[in-house]
Amino acid sequence: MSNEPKPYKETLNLPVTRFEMKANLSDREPRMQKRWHEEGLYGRLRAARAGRPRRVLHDGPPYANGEIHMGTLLNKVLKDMVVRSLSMAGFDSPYVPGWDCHGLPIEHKVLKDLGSRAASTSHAEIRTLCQVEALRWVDVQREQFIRLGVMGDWAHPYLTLDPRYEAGIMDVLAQLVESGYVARQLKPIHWCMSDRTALAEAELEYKESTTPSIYVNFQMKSGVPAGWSSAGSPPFHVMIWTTTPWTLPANVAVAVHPEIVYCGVEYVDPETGRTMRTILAADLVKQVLEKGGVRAHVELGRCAGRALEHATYLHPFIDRECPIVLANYVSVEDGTGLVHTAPGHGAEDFQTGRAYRLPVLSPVDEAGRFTAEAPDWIQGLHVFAANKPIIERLRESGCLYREAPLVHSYPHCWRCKKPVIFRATEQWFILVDHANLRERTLEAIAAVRWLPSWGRNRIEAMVSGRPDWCISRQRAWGVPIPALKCTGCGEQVLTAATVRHFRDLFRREGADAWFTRPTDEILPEGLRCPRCGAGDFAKEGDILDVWFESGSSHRGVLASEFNLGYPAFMYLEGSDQHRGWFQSSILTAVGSTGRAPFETVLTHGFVVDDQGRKMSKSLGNYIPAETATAKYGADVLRLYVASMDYADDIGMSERGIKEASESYRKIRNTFRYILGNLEDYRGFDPDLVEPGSLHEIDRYALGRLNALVRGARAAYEEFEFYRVFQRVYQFCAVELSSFYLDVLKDRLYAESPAGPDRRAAQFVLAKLHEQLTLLLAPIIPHTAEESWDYRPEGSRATSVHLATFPEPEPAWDDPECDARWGWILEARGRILLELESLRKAKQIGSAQEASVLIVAEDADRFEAHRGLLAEVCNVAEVVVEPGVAGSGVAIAARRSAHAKCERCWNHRPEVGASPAHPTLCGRCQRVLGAAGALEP
RNA sequence: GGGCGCAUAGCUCAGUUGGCUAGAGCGCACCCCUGAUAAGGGUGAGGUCCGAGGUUCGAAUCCUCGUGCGCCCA
Repeated sequence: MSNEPKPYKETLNLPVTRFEMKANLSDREPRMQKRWHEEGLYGRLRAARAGRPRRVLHDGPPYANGEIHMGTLLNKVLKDMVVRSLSMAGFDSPYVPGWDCHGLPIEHKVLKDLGSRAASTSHAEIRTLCQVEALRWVDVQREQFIRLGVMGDWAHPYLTLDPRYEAGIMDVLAQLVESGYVARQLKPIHWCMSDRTALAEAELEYKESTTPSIYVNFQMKSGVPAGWSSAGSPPFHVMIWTTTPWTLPANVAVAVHPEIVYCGVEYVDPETGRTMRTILAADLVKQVLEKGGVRAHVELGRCAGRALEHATYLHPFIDRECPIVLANYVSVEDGTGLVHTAPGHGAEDFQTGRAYRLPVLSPVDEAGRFTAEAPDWIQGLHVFAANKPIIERLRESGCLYREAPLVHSYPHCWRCKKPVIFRATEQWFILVDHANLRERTLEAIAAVRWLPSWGRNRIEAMVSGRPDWCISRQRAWGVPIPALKCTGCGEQVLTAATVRHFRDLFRREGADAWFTRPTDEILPEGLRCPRCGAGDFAKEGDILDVWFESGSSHRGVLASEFNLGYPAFMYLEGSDQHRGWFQSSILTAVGSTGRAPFETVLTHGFVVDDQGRKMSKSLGNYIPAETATAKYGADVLRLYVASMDYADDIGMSERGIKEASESYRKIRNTFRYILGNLEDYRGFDPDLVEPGSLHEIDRYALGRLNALVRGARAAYEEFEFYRVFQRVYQFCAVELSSFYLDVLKDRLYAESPAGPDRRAAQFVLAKLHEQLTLLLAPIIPHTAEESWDYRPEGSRATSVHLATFPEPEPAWDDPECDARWGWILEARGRILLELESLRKAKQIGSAQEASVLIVAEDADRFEAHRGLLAEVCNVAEVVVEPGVAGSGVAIAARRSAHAKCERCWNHRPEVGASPAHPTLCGRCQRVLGAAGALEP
């Protein structure tokens, strides 16, 4: 035997694994995704879950326009975590992603690209360009979603431009028509008189423009508040203000605010010299009278606007008695506090008109000229040219109080740059109150589970208050409303039968057929006008509101083509969709099937920055999703998303992502360490580990794992991923890294490689590895799969994503053990404090150099577990002495007097006792002796 | 302006039906280890529970009114 120091390090079982510390996700994840694709993982999961209870999350289609952003990422990742966790809970949970492909933004983009050629391009050509544009973005977004690790049937998504989907829309429309929900009504829309076309809000450009601004007195007919006037006094008026005198022929009401205080005043008109009595908002009396040059006035009374409801006045130049109505949008910002109301020429006016069942007048043709419905003295005049004669007429009749030009923001056509008007046109509506659709929808809402629960209040309020749904749009890029106009009598023909006829046509040829095929080729055979009996028709040009399209997905996707089942288990979108998709879906579903298309609706908040402000490029707090994914990796972003309670808005920032990266590294390192100690456990039969060989701390760890599994599964059931994250992460950091794994080092490194003590530890490590990997698989699927590849048991061919969540092992529950650990951990905490002060005093470095003395009145308890206490504190030894009664527990620590074992670094009394191996402790001599390593 | 929400350490979250000195992890600071090493361990400092009233013996928690932020309307 030589005197050379023994290379004892070589005899330790130090961790070894190829599971790398460096994640390098930007490289590793795409390779993993490629592998999943090649292995057909999604299809294999479908096969594996075939026959299991089905829970379908139905994808709300994102708009196929532009790159995905953090909001899209949040939404898709949450959906993926839901779907994956359902699958791992044993459900058959297919995921068919979809895209919303029609609509104005794409059409707008195409028209802009066409520039001046747009006007000479046919609808059919525009539609082709739109389709190319939409499909291009579908491809881009699909790649980005796949890059995020979202699992689904990416080869067969649903597209709203798919003929089968279009047929589904028509099917829903046919049923709604059949039940009488669909009707034609007048509605004011933005109209360009130069291009003779309807414009959407997005097609307006607001520019400064000069218009007339007039104050007009309408003479009251009835309803002047009691006591304001007496016999023989001049008649009362109501004074309104408008910048569009040309809309006065369509005036049918004056709106006041129910809460605003109004004032009856008498003044002398400086121009006519007449004594006038009129009503104004009290707050505006001074201002308005000053503008008109009135020096003095007398107040005749005051009342709230509410008191004026149902009073009437006479139209200034048409034989018409009109009511005063209430509206909450009336303000005292400007004007008089009384608002001229023409439902045919304004959006708010239209709403008010609906509430009071006022007629919608719009005596203006496509070119902006007054029609025969207008007074004869303005017929044929362009509306703007009619301002002057109207003002003159008012002046002559003494109704005009004041006139002045006004410069203000006014909408103009984005194409021809000319000012636009509101003009009432016939549109298609879903009548929300027909056949109690509103009430039945509210009943259906009550039967749905809304998460969070306030979602129900939100959508209930919206459905309760919503007006009829205008489903027609005067655009090119969408699914046509297959209405036929009788060329004989002008009747619009849209029946369940004709819609179903076109449904079948669209299914065969796509909705393009409506635009490309001559009318007579696609007409239903033998169609006659139900009104005049003629057989000659023209196709109408309106398309459906895209909300109707996406809102019909329950038919085209759930109930038919994709065989997913109706209704869906869950819809999951941002909380803006209470007004959008959730509502359009439930309205069309209740109208056509009588029930909600979803059982549960889960909503998430919006992505904001770390100060709670909305994320926008202009604020400079915008984080591009694609860049972030490339830089940090999908699993890091997914972990980030999972760490936050999505019910509220979620704040994202570069710093936040970095913190998520730290969390990710901790988890990854925990896996790496565990795997490093399992390398030689691979292929070992865990059944060979006798339960009795498990140490006390092993049983404790298994109990903690059980608790984790229960907690995490419960959190998954509630879709509370942040609770999963909190539990799993803190388990890794606290229970494992800083405690169990740290304590285990001595046994793992220094005991015999295949001895029962080390095997017992490895048994626990393997369980920890397996169950942690499973619990994290829905959140960080790439890393979980990578980890799964290294698991000691089983075949590598099986993906973790085909597996199910672990079940708690009842055998691992041990209340007695838990109770014991309560005081052991408490004592450990106190011992660690003592060690820290020793360390501060430069007495020790590592805990292994310390010896602990416990003086306790109930010394037996500590004496019985002093070995365990030494183990969990990683100290040289724990000595227990009985204390006097009432002294409690006193703990002291000092530097151990024992020598350090050169192999395991523990300080033990027997080190040096063996002349043959003076630097080894007894345990290490035993271990090395058994291995034959101590033979000369 | 209206409806629906949210607000607890720097960050992410706990905190039963009101009841110990408001907790955890991360981060941070300091220390230790160098056999998880671009790792690991320990200790510690951080809070006007958004604000102001109110109810109560007692309020992060219940009520009222505000402030800020978000979504949806107007």
